Amino acid sequence: MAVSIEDVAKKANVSISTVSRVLNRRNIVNADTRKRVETAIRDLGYRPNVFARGLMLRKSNILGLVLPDLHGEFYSEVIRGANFRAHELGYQLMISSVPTDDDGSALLSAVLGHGLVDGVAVMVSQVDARTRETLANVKIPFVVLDGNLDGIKHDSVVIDQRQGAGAMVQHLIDRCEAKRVVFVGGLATNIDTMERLAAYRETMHAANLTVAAADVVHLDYRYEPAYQLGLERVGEWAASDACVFAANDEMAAGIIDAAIEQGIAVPQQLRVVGFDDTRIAQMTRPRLTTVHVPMSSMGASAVELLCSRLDDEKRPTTKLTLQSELVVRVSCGAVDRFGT
Amino acid sequence: MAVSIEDVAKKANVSISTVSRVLNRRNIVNADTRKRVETAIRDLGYRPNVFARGLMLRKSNILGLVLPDLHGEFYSEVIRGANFRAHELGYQLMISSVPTDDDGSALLSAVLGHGLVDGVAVMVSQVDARTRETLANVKIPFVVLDGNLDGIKHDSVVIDQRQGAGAMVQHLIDRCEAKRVVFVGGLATNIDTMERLAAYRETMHAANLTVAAADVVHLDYRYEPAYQLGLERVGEWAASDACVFAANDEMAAGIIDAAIEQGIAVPQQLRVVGFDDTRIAQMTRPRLTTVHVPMSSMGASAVELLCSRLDDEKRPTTKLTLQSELVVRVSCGAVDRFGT
DNA sequence: TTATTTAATGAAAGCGCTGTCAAATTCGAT
DNA sequence: ATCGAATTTGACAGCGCTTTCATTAAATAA
Repeated sequence: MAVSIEDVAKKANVSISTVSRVLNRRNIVNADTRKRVETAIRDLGYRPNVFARGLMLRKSNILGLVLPDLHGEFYSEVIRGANFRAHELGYQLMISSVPTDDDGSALLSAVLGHGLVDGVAVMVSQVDARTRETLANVKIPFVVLDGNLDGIKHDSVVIDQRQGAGAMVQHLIDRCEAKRVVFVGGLATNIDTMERLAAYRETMHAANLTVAAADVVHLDYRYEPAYQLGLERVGEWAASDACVFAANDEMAAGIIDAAIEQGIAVPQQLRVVGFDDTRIAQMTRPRLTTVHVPMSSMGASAVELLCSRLDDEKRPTTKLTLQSELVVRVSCGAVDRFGT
Repeated sequence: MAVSIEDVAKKANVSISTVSRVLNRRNIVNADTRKRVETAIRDLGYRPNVFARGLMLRKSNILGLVLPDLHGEFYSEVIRGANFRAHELGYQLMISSVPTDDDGSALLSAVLGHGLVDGVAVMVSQVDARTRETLANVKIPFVVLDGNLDGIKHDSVVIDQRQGAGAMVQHLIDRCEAKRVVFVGGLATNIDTMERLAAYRETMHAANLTVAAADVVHLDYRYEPAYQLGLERVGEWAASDACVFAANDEMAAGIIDAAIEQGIAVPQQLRVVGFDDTRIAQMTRPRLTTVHVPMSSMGASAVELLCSRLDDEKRPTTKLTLQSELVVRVSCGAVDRFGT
């Protein structure tokens, strides 16, 4: 059996109350006694039992992080950021993923984490009625990553993708002299894709450029389908001197590879850009012009928001917007005055 | 305040003992009463308090997973496998990473998870004395991923990398008619690199091929350094008709890109192969010949071992070996009778 | 000196649950 | 009817901790 507070008390010749006090609010106990207790704690290698403590305090110091998936560079980076900040703030992180075809029950049990998390950060790839309903009944503090649930009290951290996507399209138009931009998105129902597509349309429209129906295509964010699409369309795109704006780096990489496969030079004959700025973006040749999404900051900010909410339940809900940022590398073929 | 077992008892007109019984061993209570209790539970939306429960049962149903890093495709996949299986088995997963320069304290606190995990799976990239010592004092069940601590009681799951690496080199020699194979590894202290290097040397030796000192180089598993190395050496390698055996896919990708950059065709003029079979391997052109490491199985098996240990503390320790497997794709330029 | 604060400590009441033990009830079998 | 054995239930003692309240000792004021 592990050593308990009673053992410490006995060894230090004090009552358990005193031990508890040095554990929690050390200042209210006499310096000598405190020292004695601390020595006993160290000698015995005592660690308070989390359960007993949680039972009294109603607090576990555990935060939940629920993601649509645990796959790939993007989520991996979000986890990293969240985990790091959580530890800094004295919390542990519990991670779950919910299948996209979830009926809400998986989400619920993930969010509740068997009722032991103090709060939870949730990222949902598409907000449907069921998700809303499920989340509406969650009683612990939660923050929504990259999304918003009107009418439900929660903090959120979102990425300003429109601005980043807009900047990208503008860049393509201004610096790359694009007349035609092809948009390759993820699923049409995906929030991120919707945002990026909207910004794309707006910016094109503002520049008096038309968007042909065939110039918007929806895939699923994966490399292979993008590569296949590229094999079919890359010739035509290059012929019309189009730019390709892929909604993530992985698809951009697929398209670049398809182009190279067909003997089309990137960026000389075809300009391709991505989104997210995952490590993939540095693993393409030419290196990818993309929009940097602060993934690990997202995770970290979510944790921070959660913690500050735990400190002050009453604080007004905040919506933290993180900027995305255009990263110009080589694949867009931008005219560069400094000649990189 | 949340609804407690007492509320349920009151509502169902029974004692809390009875409620507890239907919660735990439902069969020993009368069918009618049970139904009444179950209804009350549902109506009240009752969820047992984990802390109170944990306090009695000394069990949290939480497993720890400690990794050297949370970055990239590899770990991401391990986490995925572990998480999935954990949920299947009714456990939650708590993930931590420990910095490589850790003095042991981070490892310890990660492993202990504030004393609330029932068991923990630990992956350490290099086993030094401090790590050993730290782990030796861990009293909860733990399984070591991809490593072994002699003299300390623990289960482990390891990848048979030697076999995979050996098969790869053999393949290079037999099917690709390699006379010279260059090995590009991670840090020399890294266990995986050491294993793979050893297998490489052995196989080369067995085939009466010499390994020049310059033909073993240590990088750090990252793309960019491999790309830089490639830029310098690729010409020479191609000239001597060498094969490049990179210790992970990412470095292989870097070398391939460097080769292409220099106008050297892969695999026609230079053969390059990788290791791990992460998604990166499918994102190179030509697609990467590599050794498949069952990353998610690793995570899943670790969780399984842990759970079975929790069920039976006395069971003899087991060492589970997972096979790695040669995956022949295009980048090795193997003669393929079926002409893919 | 005596009355009154103040500081430091201990005793004990739970927190919500499980599990032991005894009491109450039912059921056959005498 | 009568008794022993199941069967079903409730009372209650903890699990290890925090916290309230009371107690004691020391310090200050009168």
